[in-house]
Amino acid sequence: MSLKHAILVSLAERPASGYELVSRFDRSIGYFWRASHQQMYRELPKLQTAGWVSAEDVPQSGKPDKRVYAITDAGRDALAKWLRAPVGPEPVRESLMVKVRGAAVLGADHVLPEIRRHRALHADKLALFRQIEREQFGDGAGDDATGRCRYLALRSGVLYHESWVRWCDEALVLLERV
Amino acid sequence: MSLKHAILVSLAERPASGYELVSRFDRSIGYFWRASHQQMYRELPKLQTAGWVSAEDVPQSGKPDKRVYAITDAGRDALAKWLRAPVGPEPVRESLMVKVRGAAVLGADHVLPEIRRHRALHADKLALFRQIEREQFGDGAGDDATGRCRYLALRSGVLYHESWVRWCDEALVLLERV
DNA sequence: GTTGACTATGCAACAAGGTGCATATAACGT
DNA sequence: ACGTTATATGCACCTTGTTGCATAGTCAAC
Repeated sequence: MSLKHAILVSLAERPASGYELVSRFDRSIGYFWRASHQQMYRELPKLQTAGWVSAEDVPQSGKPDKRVYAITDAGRDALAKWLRAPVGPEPVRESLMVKVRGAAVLGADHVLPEIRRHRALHADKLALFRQIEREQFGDGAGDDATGRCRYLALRSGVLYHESWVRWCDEALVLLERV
Repeated sequence: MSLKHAILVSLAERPASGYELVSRFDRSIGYFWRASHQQMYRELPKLQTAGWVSAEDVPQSGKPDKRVYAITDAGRDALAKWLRAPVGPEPVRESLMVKVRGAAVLGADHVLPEIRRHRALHADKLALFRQIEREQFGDGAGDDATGRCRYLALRSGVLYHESWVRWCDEALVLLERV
């Protein structure tokens, strides 16, 4: 599983406490891999036991103390190994498509509202991503590795939501008049 | 969860034994929802307890006997209710993107082979789907609900793999010369 | 001084999914 | 007789993910 590896990637970028990792997973990296704080706090001790991360208690003033984790050399090795390991594409799992198939039996009107809802959700995300693309990458992907990877992440989001919006449009045309 | 509902959809199309359901999940409907035979045989008694399916033992000659499940009226009601229930898009979970982000730290050369591998996999699937599209839907989606839903399923596959192939191409251009 | 928001960390129970193992009937080829 | 393949059904264990609950420090506002 790759929650472990997603955490390693984030810690390789910069050491962090569990709380901070959760907030990162709520934003940037969370677009590709979700994690609740309960999962996070369960996983970090396991990574420490495996020797992939080290932990240090850091007293704070004005806030509760925190435990900061950092990736170890062994962790970096494990991460590099995982990067090269062949992992199949994530198995597709689309409940909306199951619903469409159900609609073939029970009647298309059951799912039309759902398709419209999904179209709206994807269109919103798409607009947001395109705006970020214009604002931050209007003049290209940039030269440094980090910038390019951020750009590619954004592009994957754009392409993903684009194809969903298009599919919803095709589906609505085909199913609205049956 | 929607394994239950995916099974209901399949049984609404036609009654089947666990074994037959597994083979359906290995082909058509399995493109949207995967299920192992262990999952299937665990789930079917639960559906029966819930009153959503009925079971009948059918003796066979030339093969082991089988237990055939059929959807009940209560099951059809539950399915119709689920079709209308708002369900969010599946949360994105892309280990390849996590790898790309890792590559920003550890070096792009670690993931280039992976991206090429994924491109090949998606391109193969895409070619297959496009061929089916030409052969079976060359003259349009058809008039009946079932045909249109099959066409839409196919279209989602085409759009999905198309956008992946495109992303891989963009990624290779950006990452190959760093 | 109490309430709410933010920071910070965790446990327990349960649901879902994956892996490995186990069993049995029956046809077919060799 | 013997192994192979297809049909047919299941258990046990483990990992992963979700949900609900619990605790505690600090600050600002009221």
